[in-house]
Amino acid sequence: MIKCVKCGEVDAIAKSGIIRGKQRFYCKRCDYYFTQPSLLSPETHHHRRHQTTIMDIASALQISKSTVSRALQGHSDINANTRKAVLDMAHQLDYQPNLLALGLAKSRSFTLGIIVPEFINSFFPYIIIGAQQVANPAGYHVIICQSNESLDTEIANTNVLMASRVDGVVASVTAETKSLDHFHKFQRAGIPLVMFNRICDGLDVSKVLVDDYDGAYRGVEHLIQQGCTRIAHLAGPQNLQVGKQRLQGYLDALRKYGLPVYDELIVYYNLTKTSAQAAARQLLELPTLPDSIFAVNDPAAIETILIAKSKGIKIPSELAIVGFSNEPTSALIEPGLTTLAQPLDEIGKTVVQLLLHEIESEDDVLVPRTEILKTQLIVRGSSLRKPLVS
Amino acid sequence: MIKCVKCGEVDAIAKSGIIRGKQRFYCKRCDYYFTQPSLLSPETHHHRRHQTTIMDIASALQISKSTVSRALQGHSDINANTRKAVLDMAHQLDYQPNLLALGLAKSRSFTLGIIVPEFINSFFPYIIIGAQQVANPAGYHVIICQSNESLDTEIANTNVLMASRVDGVVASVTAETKSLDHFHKFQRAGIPLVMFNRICDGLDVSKVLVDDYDGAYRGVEHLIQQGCTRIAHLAGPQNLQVGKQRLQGYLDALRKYGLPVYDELIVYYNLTKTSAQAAARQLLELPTLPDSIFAVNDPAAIETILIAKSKGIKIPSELAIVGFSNEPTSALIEPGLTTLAQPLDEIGKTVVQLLLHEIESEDDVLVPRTEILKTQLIVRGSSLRKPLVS
DNA sequence: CTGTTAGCGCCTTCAG
DNA sequence: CTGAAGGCGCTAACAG
Repeated sequence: MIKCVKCGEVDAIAKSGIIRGKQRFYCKRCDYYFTQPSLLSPETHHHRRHQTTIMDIASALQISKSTVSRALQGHSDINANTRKAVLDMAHQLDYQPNLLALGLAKSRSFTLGIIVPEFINSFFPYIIIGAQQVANPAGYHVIICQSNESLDTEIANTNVLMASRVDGVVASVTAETKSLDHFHKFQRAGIPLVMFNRICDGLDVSKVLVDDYDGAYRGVEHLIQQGCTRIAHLAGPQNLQVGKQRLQGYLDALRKYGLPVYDELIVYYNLTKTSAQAAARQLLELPTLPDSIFAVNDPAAIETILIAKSKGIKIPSELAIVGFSNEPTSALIEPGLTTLAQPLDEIGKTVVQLLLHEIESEDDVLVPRTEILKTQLIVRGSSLRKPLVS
Repeated sequence: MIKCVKCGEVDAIAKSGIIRGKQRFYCKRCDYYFTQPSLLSPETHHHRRHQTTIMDIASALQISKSTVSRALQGHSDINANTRKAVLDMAHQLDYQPNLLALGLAKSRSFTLGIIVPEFINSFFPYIIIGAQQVANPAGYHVIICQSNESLDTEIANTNVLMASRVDGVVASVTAETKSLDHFHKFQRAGIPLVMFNRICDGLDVSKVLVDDYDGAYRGVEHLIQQGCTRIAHLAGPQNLQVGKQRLQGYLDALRKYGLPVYDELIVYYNLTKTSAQAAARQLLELPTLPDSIFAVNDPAAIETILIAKSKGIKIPSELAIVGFSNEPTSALIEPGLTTLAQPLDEIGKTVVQLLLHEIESEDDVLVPRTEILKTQLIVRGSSLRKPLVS
């Protein structure tokens, strides 16, 4: 017994077609169409939304859904008129393919996952933009996951990407990440993975890096050329390659130029702002101040500048500073921060290119590749004690 | 019968381990390793990956997949032992539910879409973080789409979200966006939509905004209290509510305090950096300079500061400046930028709360709600001509 | 060139 | 408490 949803009428009800596999009714008394509320679980019809499917197009055109499917895919074996009719109808009905169904049927989601540790600084956003510029034209969407510098969130993100059945993943880890167990599952499932920028040891995958060692070396060399001799290093976490490589570049530059290495001039921080401030303070409260600081990245260098200024230390005459990454802020602060620019756009593009290569490769055995990109020294006021030698 | 992929040999084939869940073979004749091409669709074996399914768990345990499904969902009608066995096996096999299949079956993706115009400035990232803090605990994932300030990309993003069958969308539009036709499809499909920050007219949806009018008014009032009388406005696009509201707040503050409104002191920009520079230059090259500028946002204010400094104009004595949004950079630049802070985290949380409310509402007719959050005036050096009255 | 059929992984009835 | 069966929307053989 069907009751009108609106007026409660029972007798004047007529059937009126089927929508989404559900019988539709018409109440003659109050002129109202309705579908029978689900008998099975009346309380779960959250939203009665409907997005058009190939079935809608098919029945509108009185053809089979296979034909619609083929027309939509630009299959060659199809009548030009049929195709046109299908495309027109699709447009008219605002058709958008259901990616969930598509992915399920093809066992490919055409989605890439991007895991970054944070996106408050513009470093990773620029990389993501580059990544999208390669992924989108190739027909892939992108799910962006940011881990908030938390290992737990990073692990959760890997699970989300697994569950979303992404076709590939590019990732840069948090400062906390020491083990890469949670990334192994991509490999076990045969999902290609490319790491970039922040990596740690123990994963045999393709990588896109900048030459951190070389950049650090040149940054420190620049300080030496400016006459600095007591050069400190505000170093990054040593579980990350970046941290290690930049420290090594610093050390080698000192050695190369015959400068002593003082342990108290090397302090570490964990990539958080407060930690940067603590580390900077530690350096600037030494009995004998360094005459310059090479910071592992710009945010740390900027905190150092702020603290130095608050202590009345003159930059660059009393303290020269070099950072790493060329954040937009680094050009704004006074004095401008000398730093090593990274080709962010290119990192993003390269990392997705490598990934797509692996995804679309027919080979069973993929040899991981590593791309190393160059950095560029950008000299600004924070380190400029003498005119630049050109 | 296995045939060598390379030479067609049938007899001299040996098994050689399993790669990615697929048997690998070795042809002794031509010394060639290969995996057996998929029998069903030889040309489509893009990747032979396999992620474990409930079926895998079921057959490992010799039970039906329905039981596995129920156990995994924490259904009550299930034997405690069975459940434990299932959960253990799921863990052991690294099971992750297939979100594509789940979404297809339930007609809900448990995914929210976020559309932002850009994420280079930290404004939107902070909002996104707030949004995730509400979405994730509620069991929703988030797809972040950034439109790169391009209308075309924005339209593409709406299509992606439609195709991904997101359960709801929160969006902030680009500076180019004048019509909201591409957002109507969400409404047609019954997908809840909440707009925030950058909105334009013509869409009857829930909104989360800050009190732009009030903020602008107070910013200008502050300048007046500092003794400024010839106050310029570097205004935003007038297709956006923010642009209009902040302009109105500026105008009303002037009127309230009996100051004249000069047309040449109001210039517009389109939210790009170059446009900000052009607008700032226009103001700073007037025959009679303004004594202060209220900029529609911090990036514009910062460009103005840079150009003023390059022209040798003293800030704040010759030119006082007030921005809007409190970007992190605004605290770093010299002098510090006076600005109106927005509660970014709260915006993000509120916008998702409204959205979830609509998604989970049982009502057919939802009355759009508008939440207006307050801004906070942060006074820094760029506007401080007199000691603050406390 | 087109329709039919089976299946992707999961949930959800309906019967035991 | 558990299994069988059907369907979510789409693709891809397989027949005509």
